[in-house]
Amino acid sequence: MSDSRPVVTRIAPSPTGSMHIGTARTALFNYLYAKHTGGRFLLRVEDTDRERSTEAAVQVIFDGLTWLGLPFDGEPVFQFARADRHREAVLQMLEAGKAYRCWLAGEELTAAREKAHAAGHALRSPWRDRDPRPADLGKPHAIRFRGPLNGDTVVEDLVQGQVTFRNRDLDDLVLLRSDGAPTYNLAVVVDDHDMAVTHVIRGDDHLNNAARQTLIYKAMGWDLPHFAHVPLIHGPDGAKLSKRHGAQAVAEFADLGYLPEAMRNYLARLGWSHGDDELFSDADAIAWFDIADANKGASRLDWDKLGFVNAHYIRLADDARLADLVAAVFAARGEPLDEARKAHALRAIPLVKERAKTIVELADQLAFLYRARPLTLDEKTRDLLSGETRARLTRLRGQLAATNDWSAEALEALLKAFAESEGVGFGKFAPALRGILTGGTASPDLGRTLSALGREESLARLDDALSPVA
RNA sequence: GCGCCCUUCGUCUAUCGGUUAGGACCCCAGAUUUUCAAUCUGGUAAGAGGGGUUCGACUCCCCUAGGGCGUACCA
Repeated sequence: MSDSRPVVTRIAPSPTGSMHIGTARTALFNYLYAKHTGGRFLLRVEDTDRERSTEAAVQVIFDGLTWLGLPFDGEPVFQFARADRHREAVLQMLEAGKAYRCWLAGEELTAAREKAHAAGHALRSPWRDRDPRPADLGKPHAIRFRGPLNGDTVVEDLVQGQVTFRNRDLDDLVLLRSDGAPTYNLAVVVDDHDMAVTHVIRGDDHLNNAARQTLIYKAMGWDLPHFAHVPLIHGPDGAKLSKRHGAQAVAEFADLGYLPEAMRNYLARLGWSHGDDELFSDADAIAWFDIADANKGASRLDWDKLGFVNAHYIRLADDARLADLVAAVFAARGEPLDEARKAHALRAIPLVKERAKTIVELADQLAFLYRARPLTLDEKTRDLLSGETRARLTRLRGQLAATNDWSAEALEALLKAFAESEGVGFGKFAPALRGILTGGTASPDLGRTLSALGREESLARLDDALSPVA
C-alpha cells in the first residue's frame, strides 16, 4: 500500500444496456472521494462479454455518467482491448511458478471440485503438481493460479474493516480460459494496477473477490490498492432492487422526473452521512466526503425521501431549465409544445414549481394551461354553477375584464376584495371558478392560476362556462 | 453445505463505554386555508434475542436468529 501516490479511483461497469442505480452510487462515491482528495476519477468499461457489449450499451454508461454529472478524467479504458496485456501478466506468473497449465475440464472438473469441497477445501487441480507432457501442450487448456494452501489472506477494507480469509477456501482460479480469454479477476487486477488505481471502491458483492485479487497482486509483486466495499442498494422491501420496485436504471429515474443534483444528494446520503446534514451542495459533499464514513449495512431506496429531496432541488432550479425539462415530458407523451406554449410554461413555472416533487408532476400541474376550449367541466363544477353562483361569477368576470394588472398578487387582491364586496367566503365561488379555469379540482391559488392562464384565456374560459348555452 | 459480510424509530441515519438515544423522510395533530400542495408548530416511534467483559454497555467479546454476497473456463 502506498499512501504518497495521488488518489486514483475508478468506476468499472459492464455494458449491459442499462446503468443500475447501485452502480451510479458507487460511481458517485468514487467521484466524491477523488475530488475530495484532489485525485482522479477514471472509467473502465468491462466489455469482455462480447455478446452484450454493444456500442449502444457502452453509450448508456457514458450517458448515465453525463446525466448524473459525474465526469470521469482522461480517456475511458476498454478492458477487452487489453487482453494481450492480461495474457502477458499470466505468462509472467506461469514463468515464475505462480500459475500452472491445467487440462481439467467437464465432468472430471466437476468431480474434482466436489471431492475438494467434501474434503473441506477449495478446488486444486491435479495438474498443479504434474509436469505436462509435450503432447499435452498442443491440447487446449486453461491456466490456473497457484494459490497458497495454508495461511490467511487479510483484506484491509476501509469500510468493512479487517477481513480474514483462509487460503484453503480460495480455489486455484482460472486466469486464462482454454480459449485464451482472460478472466475477470485477472483482468481487474492488471487493469487497476496499470491504471495506477489507489482506491478500489466498489459494491460489497466483490468483497470475496478482494481476497483472490490480493493473492494475484502479491504474485505479481505489485502494491495493493486500498479496498473499500460499500453495501448494495435494496428495494423498499429489503430485497435486491429490481424492476418491480419501480425503477432500477439511472435512465428510468430521469424519465420519472428526478433531477441529477437531487439524485446525487439522495444517493450520497444513502449509506453515508455527515452528521445531521440532509440537503447539501456538491461542493459540501466533496468537502465532507470520506469513504471511511460509508456505512457497512445495505440501505433501502425510499421513494418518499427521494421525492422530498427532488422537490427541494426543483425549487432551486432555474425556470428556463425546468421549462426545457417540462417540454421534454410533453414531447415524450407525443404532445410536443410549440414555442408559444413553451414560453407560456416558462411564465407559469414560478407559480407552481414549489408544489412538484418531480418534473412529471410539474408537467401535470401545467397541463391545464393547454386544455382546448371549451373545457369539458366535471360534474362537480357543473353542479356548482347554480343560478346564484353563476350570477356571482358573472359579476366577477366583469371585474376581471376591467383590470389591467394581471399579476398573481393583484388578482389575489381583487379576488379578496370581491369576496368581501359579495359578503361571502371564497368557498361560495372559488371551487366553481377553479373548475371553470382548469377543468379540475386541484390547482394553485386562484390568483396564480388566473395569472398563469393569462387574461385572454381566463376570460374566454369564463365566457365558455357562463354563457347561457353552456 | 461451506466461507465472508451485515443488523439503532416503518425508512435513511447520529452516537465512536457514561446522552431524557439526536436529526431527516413518512405518519398523526394543530396553525394557515379557495382545492391540492407548500409552509410553520407539536407529537408517535428504535438499539433482533441470549450470554459475557466492565463501576457502567447501542457502543467491546461469544452464541443464536434474520438478511445479503460469494462459492464458475460469468462479470
